[in-house]
Amino acid sequence: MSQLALSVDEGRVAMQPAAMLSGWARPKKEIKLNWASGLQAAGPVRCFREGREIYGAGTQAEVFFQVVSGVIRTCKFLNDGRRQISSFHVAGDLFGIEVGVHYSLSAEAVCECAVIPYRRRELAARVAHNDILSIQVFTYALWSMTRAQEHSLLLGRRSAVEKVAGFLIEWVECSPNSRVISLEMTRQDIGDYLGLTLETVSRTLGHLERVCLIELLTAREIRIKDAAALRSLSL
Amino acid sequence: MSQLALSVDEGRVAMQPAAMLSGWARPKKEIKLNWASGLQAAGPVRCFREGREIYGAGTQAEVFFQVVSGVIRTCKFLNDGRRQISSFHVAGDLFGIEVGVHYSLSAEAVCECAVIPYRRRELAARVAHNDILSIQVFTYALWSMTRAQEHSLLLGRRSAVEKVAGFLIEWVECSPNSRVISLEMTRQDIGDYLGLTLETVSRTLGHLERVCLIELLTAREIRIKDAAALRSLSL
DNA sequence: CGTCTCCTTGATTGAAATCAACTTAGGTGG
DNA sequence: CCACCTAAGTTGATTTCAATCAAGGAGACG
Repeated sequence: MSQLALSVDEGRVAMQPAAMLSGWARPKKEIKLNWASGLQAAGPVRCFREGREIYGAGTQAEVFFQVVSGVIRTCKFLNDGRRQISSFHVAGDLFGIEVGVHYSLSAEAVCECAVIPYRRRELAARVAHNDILSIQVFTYALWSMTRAQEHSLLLGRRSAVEKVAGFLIEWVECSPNSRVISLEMTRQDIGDYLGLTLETVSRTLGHLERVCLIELLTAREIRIKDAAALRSLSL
Repeated sequence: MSQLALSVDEGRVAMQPAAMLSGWARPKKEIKLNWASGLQAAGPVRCFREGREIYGAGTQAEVFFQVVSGVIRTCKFLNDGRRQISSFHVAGDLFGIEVGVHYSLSAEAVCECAVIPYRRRELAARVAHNDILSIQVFTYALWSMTRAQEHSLLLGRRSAVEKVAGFLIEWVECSPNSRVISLEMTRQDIGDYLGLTLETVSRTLGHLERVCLIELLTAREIRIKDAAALRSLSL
């Protein structure tokens, strides 16, 4: 599992700090796995079964994590049970880095997954010591912020079709195969991410299939038939 | 205008970097003004009239800004004119810090306002030099990320009443007077921030007034009559 | 005093939520 | 291996909340 990190191009991490902050190094799939490199893991890789909680919102945020494999969702609940998924995290992503003492979101395993824990205090010390790591994590924080803003645009001003198209495009981009994407999450998860009900997600996927933009191989396997059209829907 | 910064308790900025990252120093109004302290301004304070664009999405992001006075909105447009306001920025807030080469949002003056420009390259250099500044800006980025996530929850899973109540509570918190808040923005702005139409915002405010939670002194001056009830609506 | 922008209010429409079956796919154990 | 069970997904009918369309009203400013 942790060999995964070794397959990544190590060269990339050598880029100049100033260059990264100046924007020449927008985080990409290839460098994601290096974001916590050089940091001492706070323990062995931890594995979680589908549906298990990794941490709960409001608990002490003493460690943060990097995904090795699988998919994690970070989400929040309203007291009547409504849920909003803030983001899905895949191999290489960091999650659980907080500004406050407590986690502001809960994290749960969407499917079988493995994560590496890191101590927040160690990160704090390293950031105070001017090394490449601080730039990487800072870049990551800014990148997450940009993503959160884009997600707001999606949630606030788009129709169901546009939301679902946007979701698919997002997954095409982090999928090894650009023709067929396999979703690890349920319709409910997708709905809670997009601010829709599971029925609407299902209907909308059906609609996109009928107009020949996608093909549902199985419920969780989707073939992208017209990426350009999807992209223009998602704007 | 820039005297504003002097009224802030300078002691706060002396806190230990590690302490901030560990979450004991969640950014508050009182320390906001120090976030860019120690950085050399890239020029004189710039003033903008109501409605003026400070920068446009997609242009080169060579400087970022700190608000001295007034209110700024950062927003994005869809090609059919729909707009999503990502956030409003008030005195002390930083905006325009980007991970990419270009601004991902546009920034516009909601009302007459003054901002200080800073060079992004200087920030990059300073972050690479381990000083207090990097911790402050890093903390700011994480804080913005948390806010963006909370905004997503608002946009995705709440009714019109809950959205408007949440908006009011947000402004009570950054208002000098906790009983009466004065809004600098139009109903359209509020709608674009909450993912509602201006008519719905107006109707919802009318509704909140009818149930005695608020009182509309003028269209832009709102007296909060029952903050607790509003807060419980906004959850 | 007229004009413009912002705000409010009303009537109607429409997209997505809700409620409700029904189907499919996986997993378990007889 | 098949029957059963359950969770996930699809599809249909109906309702609801907010959008849209439309008309007036209030304030600011020359």
